[in-house]
Parts: sequence; structure tokens; C-alpha cells
Amino acid sequence: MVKPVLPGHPARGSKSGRPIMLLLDLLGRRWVLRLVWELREGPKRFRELQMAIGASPTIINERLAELRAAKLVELDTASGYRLTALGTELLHLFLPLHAWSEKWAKRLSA
Amino acid sequence: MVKPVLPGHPARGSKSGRPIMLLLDLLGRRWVLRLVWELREGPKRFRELQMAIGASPTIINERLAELRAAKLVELDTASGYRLTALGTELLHLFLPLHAWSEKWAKRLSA
DNA sequence: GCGGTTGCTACAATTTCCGTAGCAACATCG
DNA sequence: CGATGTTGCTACGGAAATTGTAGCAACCGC
Repeated sequence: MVKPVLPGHPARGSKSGRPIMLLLDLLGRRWVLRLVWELREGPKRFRELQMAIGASPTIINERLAELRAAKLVELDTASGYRLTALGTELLHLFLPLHAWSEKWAKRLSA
Repeated sequence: MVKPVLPGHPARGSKSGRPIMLLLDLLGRRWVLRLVWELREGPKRFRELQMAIGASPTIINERLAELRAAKLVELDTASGYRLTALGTELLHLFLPLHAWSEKWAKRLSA
């Protein structure tokens, strides 16, 4: 069991509970960025996420629980897992990465 | 030894070599986001990074090697590790996270 | 020479993650 | 009613990643 990311709990590698450290801790955990990314176009089921990402259900579930505790993702029984309002805000901050990654890849292969 | 993030090498959990997947893979590895963040205000020495982050030198070195292979970080023997031009671009995409994380933390504690 | 800093490595112990199998709850269809 | 399918999720043994500690070789100033 991994420590939850919540106010008062210091992030791994940081004695302070500064929000940016908590956020970097959460987003730096394996598959978390991918999970948020996979939900960018709407809700997905547990197994859909599992298939799309290719990770074990154990860790998918653990990461989803962390994202739910962080109020970035929620489970709607009718449609599946989806981003909350907060999660959608976060996703929008990440969208520029898509275009930038193309530029970056060209520089790498050059 | 972890697979390097380079064109042609598919990212973990993705059969395609799409740049965004490579990038999310790289950034999702433990301590990578923290490392980029710690270099935001200028170069730092290996041991400075180690102290600031609190991770083992083994993994600090491995992640720095990956970031160097990705041309996001470089080592200047006179001043230490620093962001490349590409790395600085990436950092700028992440800077809005700082302000947003404060808002997020308030929502969590509410 | 001597002490300090540099980046970095070795290696055993611990933690995390994977891969597979499967469960309980619920819905749907006959 | 039973049978079948889908849902989210868990157990558990093996594999992989990470930690913590110690220390090395190269370099610089004195």
C-alpha cells in the first residue's frame, strides 16, 4: 500500500507538504499520466483502461484509487471511469505536450 | 537497465512509438518530473540533486542518463546538470502546474 | 603529498509491479 | 427460475525496480 496523496501527507522525497510536490509525486507514479491521458476523450471501463495500457489490474486499480482520492477521477457506474472537473483542468494543462512531443521526437532523431 | 526512450523504441505499455507515448513513459518514471523541476532555476550538482530529492544515487544517475539521452538535460562540468533548450521548453509547459496545484490542494482539503 | 569535491558504481535488502486466475455483485435473456 | 455476460476488483507467487550504504577513480587547490 502506497501512501495516499492528500494534504498533510508529505510527498515522497519531500519533507514539505507543498502542493506542487504532492502533485509531482502523484503524476510521477507509474501509469498515472497514461491513465489521465487515456481518459481524455471520455469515460472508459476498468477493463478498457487495462487493455489500452497493458498494466496489471492490481496496479491499475491502485492508481485509480489514488486518482480518485485526489479527486481527479471518478467512477460513474453507468459509463465508467472519467475525469472530474479538476481532472479535466489538469488534462488541459497537459494537452500542449502532445504537439510539443512531435517536435521533440524530430530533434531526437536528427 | 531500463529501455531508453528513443525513436524506434516503443514505450512501455504501448506498441506504437508515438512521441506522446514515449514522452509520457519517460515523464512517468519515478523522480523524472522532480528532476526537471529541481533544475528549473539553474544548474545543480549531482549531489545537490540527490540531497534535494532524497533518492538513491543509483536511480538518480539512471534517470539523469535517460534525460540526457532524451536531450532534455546535459552535464556542464563547470556548473553541473542543467536543462537543455528542449528541456527548458518542456519546463515552461509545466510551469502552470505550480499555480494549479495550489488550487487543487484547496479543493482537496475542502 | 593531502584533503576536498566531482560524477558515478557495487551490491544486498526492501518495495513495487507483473501475470494469471478467479470472486462477488449485478444485469440480461430465456 | 437458471444460464450467461459484464462489471469492478482481489490473491498470490515470481520478476523487476528502488533503496541505502559504502566506496572508487579522476580532478583541483594547497
